[in-house]
Amino acid sequence: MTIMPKQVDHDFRRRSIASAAIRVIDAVGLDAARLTDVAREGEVTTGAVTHYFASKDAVIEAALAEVVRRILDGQAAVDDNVLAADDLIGALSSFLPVDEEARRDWRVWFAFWGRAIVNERLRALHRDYYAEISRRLTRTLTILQDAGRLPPGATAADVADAVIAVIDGLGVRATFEPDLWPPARQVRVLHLLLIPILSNPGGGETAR
Amino acid sequence: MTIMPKQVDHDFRRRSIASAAIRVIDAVGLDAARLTDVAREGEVTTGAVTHYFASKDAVIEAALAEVVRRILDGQAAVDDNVLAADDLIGALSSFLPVDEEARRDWRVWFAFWGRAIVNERLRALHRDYYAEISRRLTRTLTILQDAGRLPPGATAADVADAVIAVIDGLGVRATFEPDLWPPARQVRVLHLLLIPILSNPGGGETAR
DNA sequence: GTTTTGGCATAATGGTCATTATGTAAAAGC
DNA sequence: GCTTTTACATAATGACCATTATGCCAAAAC
Repeated sequence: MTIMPKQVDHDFRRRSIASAAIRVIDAVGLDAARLTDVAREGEVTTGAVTHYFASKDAVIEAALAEVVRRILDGQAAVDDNVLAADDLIGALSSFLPVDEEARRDWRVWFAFWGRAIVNERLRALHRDYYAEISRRLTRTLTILQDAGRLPPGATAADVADAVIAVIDGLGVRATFEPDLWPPARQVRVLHLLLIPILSNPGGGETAR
Repeated sequence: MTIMPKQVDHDFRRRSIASAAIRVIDAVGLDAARLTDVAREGEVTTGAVTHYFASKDAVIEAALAEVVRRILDGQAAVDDNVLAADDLIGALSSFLPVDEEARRDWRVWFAFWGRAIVNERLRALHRDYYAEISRRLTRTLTILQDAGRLPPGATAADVADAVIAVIDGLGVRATFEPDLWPPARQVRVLHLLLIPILSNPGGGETAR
């Protein structure tokens, strides 16, 4: 930390620009997002953007990393309360796109999928993200499994990935068709799918 | 059909170019796909492309329409065999990205999601597609419901959309992480999630 | 076989950005 | 207070590509 001139929180500025990029991406789409838009949204100039990022791809990559970071932070908060409240499905429902803010996160998340297909670095980020969220959920479910509350014959990992798949699948529909998927319906279908695999022999009803 | 010069199957050429666009989109991504690439892939020139489509957006839209058409054709074939074979889940597994060809369809399908967020016409196509597939599946499930084989208290529409969500969710993971999701695992998790809601009181095990 | 017209190839144009280059202010060190 | 170095702003460059323009060719009609 022995830098000489003009102290600036380098990391903070990068994050700030990445956040601006997220807002722009949500507004106009990933490929229509221009660096000048990002700069304006972040209340800086393109000079600042290029100063902090080597290329446009780097900006996009940072934006995805920021999105992932936020989602994982959210999950961490949820995880902490899951076992205590004994309401796993209720906690999981907080990931669904039930309000405009959550829908925005989902939209941006989707925007990256198309790129991740052809961009190796984004694909790696995507992979790492799912690996991490799957790992965490598997750990939580292992505790349930030890209590005999998972379907016999299913591994905790399979159940965790099944849960993730359900949330992703519902997230897609609800994000694109919010009027067909009011929060109540999202939660209803979530319960329909998850009650059978998350509240088996041993324990009582997990929710409702 | 009283056209004078040079008879050409207009519709066939459009589809041919749309198919070329699909291949290009899979190879390089939606936004990196150039019209010259599409032309080369379709073994025509850009002149032909612009002759058949008013703009690049029109080409992309036609490509999405072609993808949707293919998927729906696939579903129609499946639907016909579902009730006869009494193996709904087995039939549904044919939608999963279990081989490279299916993964390609899924990849291209994902590529459009990012655009559908900000492009009204693509969003409408996306919506219509899901409406149609949901409608068909609901119809099939209504028959099962009448036979008392759906969970009591669940509507056929909810079960249908739950099934679609599961397939979408598994599709995402398996497409991006094929090595973590060999076909056997996809099918296993599909059964884990669907057996409880598709083979309830009345009938026997639906698959396995 | 001549004319007509759509089907398309080829080439030209122009707009849109990402990137690069250059300049400036301001803070830190001495 | 002078120098140095970073942090940016502003302006210039240039590549890339969709779109447009032009023209040719081939088949149909007569």
